[in-house]
Amino acid sequence: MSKKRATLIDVAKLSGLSTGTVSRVLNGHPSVSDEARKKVEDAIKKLNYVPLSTARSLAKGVSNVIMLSMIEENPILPSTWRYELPVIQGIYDCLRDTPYNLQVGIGFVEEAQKSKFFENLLKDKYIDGLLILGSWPIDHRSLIYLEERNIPYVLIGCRSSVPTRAEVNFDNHGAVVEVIEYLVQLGHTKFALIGGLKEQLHMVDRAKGFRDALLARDLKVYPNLIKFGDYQIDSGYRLMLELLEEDPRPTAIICGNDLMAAGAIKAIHDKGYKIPSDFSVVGFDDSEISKVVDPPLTTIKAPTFEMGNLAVEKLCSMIQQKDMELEEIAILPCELIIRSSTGECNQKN
Amino acid sequence: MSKKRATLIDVAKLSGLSTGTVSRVLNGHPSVSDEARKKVEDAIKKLNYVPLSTARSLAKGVSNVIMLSMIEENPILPSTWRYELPVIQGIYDCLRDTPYNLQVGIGFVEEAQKSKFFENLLKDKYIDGLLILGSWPIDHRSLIYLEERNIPYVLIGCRSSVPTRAEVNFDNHGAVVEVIEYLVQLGHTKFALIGGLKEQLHMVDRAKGFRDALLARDLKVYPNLIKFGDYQIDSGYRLMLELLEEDPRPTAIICGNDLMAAGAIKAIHDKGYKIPSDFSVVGFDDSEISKVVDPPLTTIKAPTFEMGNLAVEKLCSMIQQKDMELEEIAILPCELIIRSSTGECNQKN
DNA sequence: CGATTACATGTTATCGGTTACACAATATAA
DNA sequence: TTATATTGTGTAACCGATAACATGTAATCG
Repeated sequence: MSKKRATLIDVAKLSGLSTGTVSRVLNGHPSVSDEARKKVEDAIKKLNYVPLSTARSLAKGVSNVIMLSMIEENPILPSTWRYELPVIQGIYDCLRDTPYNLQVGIGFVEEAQKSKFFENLLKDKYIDGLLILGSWPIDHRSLIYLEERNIPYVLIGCRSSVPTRAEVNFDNHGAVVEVIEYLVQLGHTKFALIGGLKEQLHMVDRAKGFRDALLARDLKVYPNLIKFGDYQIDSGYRLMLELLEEDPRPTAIICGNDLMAAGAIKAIHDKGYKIPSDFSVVGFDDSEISKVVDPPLTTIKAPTFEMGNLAVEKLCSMIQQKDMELEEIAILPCELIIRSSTGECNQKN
Repeated sequence: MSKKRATLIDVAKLSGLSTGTVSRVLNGHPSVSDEARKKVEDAIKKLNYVPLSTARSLAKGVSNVIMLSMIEENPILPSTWRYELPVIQGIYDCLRDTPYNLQVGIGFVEEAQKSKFFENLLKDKYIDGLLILGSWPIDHRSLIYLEERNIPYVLIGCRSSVPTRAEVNFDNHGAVVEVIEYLVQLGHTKFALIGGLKEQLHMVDRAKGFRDALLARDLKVYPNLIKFGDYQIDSGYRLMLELLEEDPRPTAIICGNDLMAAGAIKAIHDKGYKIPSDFSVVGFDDSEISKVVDPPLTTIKAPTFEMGNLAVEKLCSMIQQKDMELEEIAILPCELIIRSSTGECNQKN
């Protein structure tokens, strides 16, 4: 029943021209007469002809496919992929202007930390380049596989134990430094960190930024005020309760994401304190949550869309000039969004 | 510099066998001696050989690609793609067990409502099947293009003006009926709807469910208590303020998503009322927001992951048996998640 | 033991395009 | 005018696999 699809040969026959000419029309080659072009286009329309991309790929020696590999946490947490989505939109936004198709592969964190990750992921796939989107360390032996096969790739939001060709990330470290700077201006001196998953790369960098910023200001880093949870609201709540019992008691709390900040705020309110008069709280992500909590959350917004854009740009130029040597690492700045959960420090020293 | 990739012929030469035998090994054909198989496998390993999928596709006459086309709202709202993400996870979860690769294409709502949508989206693409994920009507002329080309497709969360081959959706209508049932048990009789975008399909169905449920209970439908916004917190806030001025004043408010519910709650609190003693509020999505607001939100959870799974299953069976006639529409039930934003109606009639 | 089968393997046409090359017709230069 | 580019088109080799078919060898049978 399903009538066979028309081939280029059918078009050639119907138009009375050769396959070469038809192909030239298809590829916008200049040396084709208007007359011939017209005939071919008519035949194409008449036959409903669409070129077969696999045949074209084979002949041209390119796949025109870029693969996006996403690293998923397992079990899936509600917070999974909050930050990844706008990155994808940025990727596709940039890809629209290229001949590349986007193929998606999803792997789990545990796999990504083993050596055969990309070998397995790319089985039976023919791609021109690879975007690697995740928040966890990538096994460098997996990357060797890509190097051997000369597959250009760009890491987004993650890195490996060894330096890689190209990375795009947002500035976790700088973002925390900036927010502490801001809070110091408001008179705060005792800072706490309610982190997310401790090993996750973004968190590692932010914890480092936290320490560095305090040290740079000659402020004390209290180890008992640095705690890690799991990005869920409950752990934010629980850790904040713990912090309220610590000595010294912090006046400014920086959280791993908006959800944990929401938990922290809840804990503070439950204990009868006020925000921001008693405590300043900062989130991360600028998610919708930041507008929902009371008071609205001061938070940090990562340039996710731009990251996606930039990653594609880089990858495309790597594909073009295969022998690109330079290791380029782009770290995009975040934006501090000030709302009402932060304010002057009212606690006298 | 980039050493050429090995081909099947290289493998054949190195192993001292013919291309036919190598191909048989690659495809797990039974009639290959263990000895030959071993030789081939060694050669493959030695050469780092990976078959070229485009060549394979061409020879086999299949693409092994399934395309997921997502419909994006423009301009991009913060709420865009909240519901789509777990669907994708469900899709991929199912796709892991198949030979299909997932390719993604993103279009905008306005495009999807024009006739050449899929023609443009599929330009230069060779796919075995198509998943269409969106919340807006699809132009049926676009679908004709798919029928003509005999491309199996499944609609997820959307539909066209004419019936289609296969659809997967969640039960918007039933979910609202269920929640009204529940609220009626609690003594409520005056219901309001704070809807999202009025033309969006999910919203259309829920608005219908709202009316149907009330009529079925012989309750009055007050047109002035049915309002539509844009899924953002501000519109939830504003519409709730309006509702507080209406006559009659509702006691139970059903919102288009959790974010609008959060806005509504804010408005209620700002006017000095209490939840759930004065008003019951229901959200939709079971997003993280529902746990963040105070009080925690009673809300409706759609079976998104399952939808993705089911859609792939359907599509695969359509691809297998090309001539599948049946128009199957699967409507999966939602789950009512009761938290503290709903309670007994305290207003005497 | 010769005939029949079953199995392992080699050979080659084929999938649907692209493109280097050849060649003719026309345009430009000398 | 003849020589030289320029332009448009056809021909066929080629991209890297698959699979139908042919062939040769060993196992099974009456």
